[in-house]
Amino acid sequence: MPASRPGPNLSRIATSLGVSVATVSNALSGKGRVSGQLVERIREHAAELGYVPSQAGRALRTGRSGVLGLVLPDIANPLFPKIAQAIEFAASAAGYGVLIADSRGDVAAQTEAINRLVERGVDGMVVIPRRATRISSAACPVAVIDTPSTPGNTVAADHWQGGHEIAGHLAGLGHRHILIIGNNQESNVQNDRAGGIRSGMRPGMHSETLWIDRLEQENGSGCPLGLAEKVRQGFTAFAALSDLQALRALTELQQAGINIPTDVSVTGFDDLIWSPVVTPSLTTVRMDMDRIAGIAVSALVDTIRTSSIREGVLVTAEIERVAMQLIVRQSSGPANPAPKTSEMENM
Amino acid sequence: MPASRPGPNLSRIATSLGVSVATVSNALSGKGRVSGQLVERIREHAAELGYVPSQAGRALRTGRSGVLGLVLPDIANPLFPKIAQAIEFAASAAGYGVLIADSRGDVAAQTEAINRLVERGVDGMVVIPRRATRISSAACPVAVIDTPSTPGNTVAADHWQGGHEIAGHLAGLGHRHILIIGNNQESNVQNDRAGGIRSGMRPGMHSETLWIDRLEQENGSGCPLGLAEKVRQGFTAFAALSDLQALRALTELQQAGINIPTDVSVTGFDDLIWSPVVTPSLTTVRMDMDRIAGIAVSALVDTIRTSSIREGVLVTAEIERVAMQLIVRQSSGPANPAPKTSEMENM
DNA sequence: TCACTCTGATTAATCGTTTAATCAAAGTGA
DNA sequence: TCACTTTGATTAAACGATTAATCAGAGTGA
Repeated sequence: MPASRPGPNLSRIATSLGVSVATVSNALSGKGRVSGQLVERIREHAAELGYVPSQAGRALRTGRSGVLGLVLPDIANPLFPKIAQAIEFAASAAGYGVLIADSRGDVAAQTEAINRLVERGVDGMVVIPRRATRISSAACPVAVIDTPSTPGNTVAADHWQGGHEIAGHLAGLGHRHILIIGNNQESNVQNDRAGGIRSGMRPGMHSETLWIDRLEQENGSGCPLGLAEKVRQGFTAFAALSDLQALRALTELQQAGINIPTDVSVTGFDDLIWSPVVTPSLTTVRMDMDRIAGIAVSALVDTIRTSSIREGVLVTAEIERVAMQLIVRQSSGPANPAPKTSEMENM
Repeated sequence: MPASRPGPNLSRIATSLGVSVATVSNALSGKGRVSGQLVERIREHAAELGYVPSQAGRALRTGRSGVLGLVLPDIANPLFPKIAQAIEFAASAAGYGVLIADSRGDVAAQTEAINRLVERGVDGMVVIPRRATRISSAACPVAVIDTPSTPGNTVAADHWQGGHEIAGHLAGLGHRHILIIGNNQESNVQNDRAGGIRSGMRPGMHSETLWIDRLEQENGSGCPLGLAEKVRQGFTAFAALSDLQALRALTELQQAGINIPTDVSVTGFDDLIWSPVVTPSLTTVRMDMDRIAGIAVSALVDTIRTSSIREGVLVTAEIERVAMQLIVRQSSGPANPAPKTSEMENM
């Protein structure tokens, strides 16, 4: 006994109006040849009955599920809420649902998550890849959101340019010695951000990069970063490659009695939820996730519509990099003209 | 021209083995009467061909989509990654996919998001309601994760008990004047947490509650909370109702030159991603999201399996509250015996 | 009047799976 | 041997939507 859905279906509407199901289908989809008058009557009656097309029936017939997959291999990423929200919004506007798949960390699990989505019959998927993993083409179109320098990337924030903005901002405030604080050297995103910062530095400026995960491998997770020492060495600006690391730097410096922004400046990336409300509020650079998601989803949907067969394609979009926007808040200020010591003056 | 899926289907397996599709279906599902020998042969051949059942076909026939909806009316919630991860994991283990729906904030959008999910044919859904909204029963079973005191709640962390733990911890450290910092007085969760803290205080202790959104309505979003003044008034412990507010308090106090934990203590709720890495690391209380999600999903799935009709039921679970766990870190310490002033000594 | 096109509808097949109903053959007990 | 159950398989009918193919009738031009 097939469980009958509660709502009306095409044939109920059809018999109720004395026409055939095909006509009803055509009228509602606007595809076949139906007189305007009848279209009107059918539409009205369908609305009256609260007709909702069965996704299952449609999917079975058309081979399209109307669902996109969203793969977030690093779901603990604090950017996740924004990403998921933006993707869901864009997909929903295009008439698609969003099925999520998380692969807790490792790469094998990422592949497995992708397979789960394919088995559920998604028409395409958006993947935010973990670090430098390659997407072995799945059995459906795939849009990748990573960073423009990654091969196969569909669309992403211009992390490099974001770094450039940060560097320009700090240079303009008179900072000469910048400590870049990143988490993971394998990350394409973080590398681009760091590269952008370095490329934006003016002559006479100097930078050094601190990778946290390397430090933690030696000293244990959550270890101090030794930033007070860096201040003594003459660094006046700490440019973190994510707001999470910026926050870590900010609190460590504050705890050491170093005032921000009068003694040193701290900047981040991403404009995460806490950035506006910490004291001092965080100068950072924001990506236009709505725009990125919009581009990714519409490129994906276009590909789905045109590629008649269900094949594994890497989707490309016309715009593949979206500018990041500098948000100046209180954590950055003029470089302190009298650094506590000046070990670097001769560099 | 119906787009034929790439993979093999039941009938391909059937003809290839010279049996009927029904037999193949029975063999794979273990339902009908098929000889053990044939079952073995069919299973082998199916695996060999890489057979993946069509969700669409199955959904159409059974009326079940094998998909659960996840409604997060407040998707910007920093807890979201953990929740989504846990729900997806539990659902996936039970053979279900997870379709997300976000309703950016307002309540009408929440209803709309729920409808979207129903239209997509979800078999049931998990709702983390926004504040005090009631779930007008949808056309499918609904599990609610909020707080045990909310009517209709399926399962949730025992926020009250979590507050109790915090209060006990602070009392043990000798704190007598506690400032509770919450965001929104309408939130059932925050109210329970605050109630738990108050109920856990020992005789002679005193608390006051600061609601941030009320303060921000007057002074603008992101305004200072005036915590230095509170320290002067004699408060030695700041118990935030979420790590986000704890972080806000922590940085504001640090910026004012108040040392944590030697001068005052700060505690939070939720153990969010930054809590272990800020300086000082945050004492907080953690909810067992995996357990909660597991209970919610299995209760939901049970209800789906038993309720033959697609009806709107509020799911109940045997265990409806899951204990929270106190995580003691560096942001809490013994009460400073010599508060800067002592306006409260006569309270 | 005939051949032809155009319009507005219907018929019927199909997507892939599940499952109730049926059936043939074999086994069982009297 | 006959009636009856059990076993192991098949048949066929759904589920709900889409769409190619068909068809009746009206209009049209020669």
